[in-house]
Parts: sequence; C-alpha cells; structure tokens
Amino acid sequence: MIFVYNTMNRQKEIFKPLKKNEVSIYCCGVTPYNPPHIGNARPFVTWDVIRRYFSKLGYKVRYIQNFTDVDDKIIAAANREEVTWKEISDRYIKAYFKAMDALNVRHADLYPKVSETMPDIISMIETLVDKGFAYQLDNGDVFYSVEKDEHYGKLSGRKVEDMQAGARVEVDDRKRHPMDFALWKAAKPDEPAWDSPWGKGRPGWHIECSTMSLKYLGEKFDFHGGGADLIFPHHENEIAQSQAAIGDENSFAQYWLHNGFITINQEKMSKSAGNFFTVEDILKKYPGEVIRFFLLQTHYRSPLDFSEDRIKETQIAYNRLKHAFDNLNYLAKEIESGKFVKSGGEKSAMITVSQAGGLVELAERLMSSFEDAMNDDFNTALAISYMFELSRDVNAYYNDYIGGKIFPRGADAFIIMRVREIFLDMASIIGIFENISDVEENSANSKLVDKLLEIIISIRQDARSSKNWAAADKIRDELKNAGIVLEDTPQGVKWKKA
RNA sequence: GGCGACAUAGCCAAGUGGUAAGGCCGAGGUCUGCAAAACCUCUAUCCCCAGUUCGAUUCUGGGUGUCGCCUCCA
Repeated sequence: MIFVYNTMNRQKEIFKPLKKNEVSIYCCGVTPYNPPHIGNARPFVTWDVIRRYFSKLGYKVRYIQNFTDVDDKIIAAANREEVTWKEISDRYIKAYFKAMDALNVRHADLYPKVSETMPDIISMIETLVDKGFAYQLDNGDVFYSVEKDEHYGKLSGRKVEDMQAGARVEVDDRKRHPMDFALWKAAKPDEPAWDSPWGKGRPGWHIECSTMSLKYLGEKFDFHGGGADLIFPHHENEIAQSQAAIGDENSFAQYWLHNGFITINQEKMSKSAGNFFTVEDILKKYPGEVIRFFLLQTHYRSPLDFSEDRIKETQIAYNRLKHAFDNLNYLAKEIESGKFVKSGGEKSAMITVSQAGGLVELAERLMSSFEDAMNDDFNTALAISYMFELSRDVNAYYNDYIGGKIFPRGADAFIIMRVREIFLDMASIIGIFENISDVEENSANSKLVDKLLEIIISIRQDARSSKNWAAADKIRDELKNAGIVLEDTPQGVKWKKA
C-alpha cells in the first residue's frame, strides 16, 4: 500500500489508482527562457524516482510534462536579444534536456508545448466563456471569473476575501474581481499572436497546463505535481478552469504532490531573486549523479539548503555507496571468472556459509524496509539510509574476502550475486550508478588502459619489493593527480578512477 | 493583514505515544612499508511553557524563532 501526501487535503492518503496497475502523472514543466537551476531540477528528479518506483512495482506509467513555450518572459528575452521567441524557447529546451540527462532523469512520454496545443487551448477557453465562467473585455482579453466558482481556493486553502489582492502588484481595474486571471491575452504590437474568436493573442498562464493534461491524460488522472510555489495561483487556477469546463468538481488530478524549495542560506532560490546555481555550473565540479543524490537525501517535501559544503559532503557519502557498488562488481567478476570459490577452505566452510548467508538475509530485509520507506510518501531519505546499511556489510564482506579471511564455496556465489541484484535494484530506483562505465566494459580503449596500468603497477611493485618507497609513492601520487587511485591489498594492487 | 510549513547531536537529516535511522565532521582501533579506502567502537533525551496520558520528542493549547504563499517563480 502506498501513502501519498495530498496537498488538497493536507494529509497522507492511501493511493488508489484510477485504473488498476496504471498511473497517470502530469508534472508542470519549465518555461524555457533561461538555463535551469538546481531548484528547477528538484521536481523532475523527484518525479523521476516516483516513476521509476511505480514501474518497478509493475505499474504502467504515463508521464506528461509540458513546456510553456509561449510566455511573457520568453518574449522579453527574445526582444532583448533581438531574436525570435522560438529561438529562445528552443535554446532553453535544449539546455533543459542537457541538464536533466546529466541527472539521469528519464524522458517523459510526451512533452507537449503551448505553441502546438493552441486549438485545444482556444476551445477550452470557449467552453469556459460559453458556460459563463469567463468574460471578454473590449480589447480581446478574456478573464476567468472567480466569483462564478464557489470552490475557488480549495487547493491552497484560502478564501478570495482573505487574499490581499493588489498588495504587491497593481490590480487591473478592468477585471470584475481582483483575483480574476487571464485565459487569453490580446496581442500587443510585435508580439507573437495566434488567431482566436477574441482576436489575435496568446494564452494566459495556467490554461495551457489544464488543456495539455486533460488532452493527454483524460478528464481524470492520478497525479499532478510541481514546486510548492505553484500551489497558488497556478494549480489553484488549473483546478478552477478544468473543473468548471468539465462540470465535475471531482475531475482533473486526484492527488496533488508538491516539492519543497531549494534554498540558499535558508532563503528560497529563485530566478527573480538572483540567488541561484544553475545545474550546468554545479556540473562543472560535481557529477550529475552526486547532484541527484543530494536532492534525494532529503524528503521531497522538506526544504533543502544548497551550499558548496553540502554538496561536497554528499560527494563523500555517495562515494561510500559507490565503493560498495564497485566491490560487488569486483566480486561478480571474480565469480564469473571462476576465481571466487577457493579450494582447500573446507575447515572454514561453516563460517563462510553463515557470513554470506547473513549478508543476503540482511539484504532481503533492507530491501523490504526500502520499499516500506518508498511506500510512505516516497521517503527517499530513509530508503537511502538502508543502502548505506547494506553497503557497510558488503564492504566488510569484501574486506574479508580480499584479505583472504574467508573461503567462499560454490553456493556463496549465488548468494553474492543475489545481494548484488538487490543493491542494484535499490540503486536503479534512486537512479544512481547508471552513467558509470561498467566493470565488464570491453572497448579497445579501456583494454589499452588496463594494459598500461598493469605495466605501471608492476613497475611500482618492483620498486616496492626493493623497498624503494620514494619511487613507489611517486608513482602512486602521480597517478592520483591523474585521477587514478591505487589501493594496496593483500590480493595485489587495485586501481580505480577517482 | 490572511493562509500555511517547519523547529531533532558540531553540521545535514529520517522517524515514532513507551527513552531516537542514515550521512558528514571528530576521537580511538584493525589493516598497510607509509598511505588511501574499507571495517569496528564512541558522540543527542528531540525550541520553551501548560495540558491529555501510566508514559510525549511524537497528541492538544499557548509562546518564541525561521521560512514560504497571497506578483513572476520548481
């Protein structure tokens, strides 16, 4: 059973899919007018994990994410650079994918764009006008009338009267009510415009997400998500328009999930405040998986403070898990090449069996805990803690193996492979250890590197055996500078990329 | 002014009506020629006050503090 925190009711609820074994998700995408920052990335990484988890559970997942490619800020950017709006949106859609690919975010099933959904948007506005929920002004603007909607405010939990309309921005006095919002904006000179029953213009913010989600997921779908700042007004308005148009207050999204903000010095990171770090910038110093891991080590609804120290710390923690991953791969390689099972170890057989057996028992138990954590509103922070626990014992087993303290038997090979499978299962839900070249990599290049390192290491071993520590350490230091770490173990020297 | 969230070790962060996961840092240890890595051991009574309860960090009320939304914003 999966529990999810539904913003609509401000509590955790049992998730019941509309269709058995299927999940439909709409996550508000970006307005492509500048490069994505790490705060923008959070919802997409969060939903990526949710999708992976549902898939793992056997659900058929349909995930839609839009691009709001017709927008004031895009037009402003285009004017500033004296290029077309299309050039701006294309550029930053590309930037979006580049950043998300680096974070191992799988692509949505569909990325609808406003510019390609115009007829549907217009027809939805027409429906709202026809039903009396919207009104047109002389200049061609069309507004949604909140006074016609008795349910308005149900998501954000506020009443129209309570809101300080115009507190921070001037109220457009042509509106019937200060909270009314634009469905269609009449075109000003030199603005991109589309034909409509109200003259040339473009859609207001909010209507595009209503139209696209309904178009691709139907009148009812399971999840709608995005950042907490979208609760009001964006999602509130989406609900209002959609349910008014459909005429059913139970239509539209059934569960509303909102992620907390990324902060800088405890203050919300935002493009307008200028206190943001782009994904691209962070990627210059840290791998995408580390950034992803950073995002997932905190529950998605909690605020998350970003800083260089924090991400550095995450890198170290990530390395620990990575080490276990490497060790499991090493053991798998030993097993595949037949070197794993040691003969002549019969007298330690009893100990051996219980050691590997205990490890798989732990792994199975942790996997079950991992799932419990995920079932509880996708608690990745807790789930990850179980990966650390498993890693600890995996590393201990590896140490014993490499130290020649245990003599595995045939049955242990299966057990270790099973432990590895469980670890990889966890990693694949969290979405890490994917962009890492596999140990069994067979390219000509990597074979050459293997060969070269073999030579270098053997030279160093010669130095070591003649107690020429200066030379041995120099080789180790130089390799380290080049990003290759040597480890002297009782089983010989191992190397890996830093 | 309205609405809402949060407050857990030096730092970050889960969580539960019956004395608290995990990570980072720190100390000691095992291993090593030295190292690195790994592993082992150690480090909290959960903002304050009152109430409910046999028992509260976890529930209720009040207070203090921080943050967010009510403009564009993930």
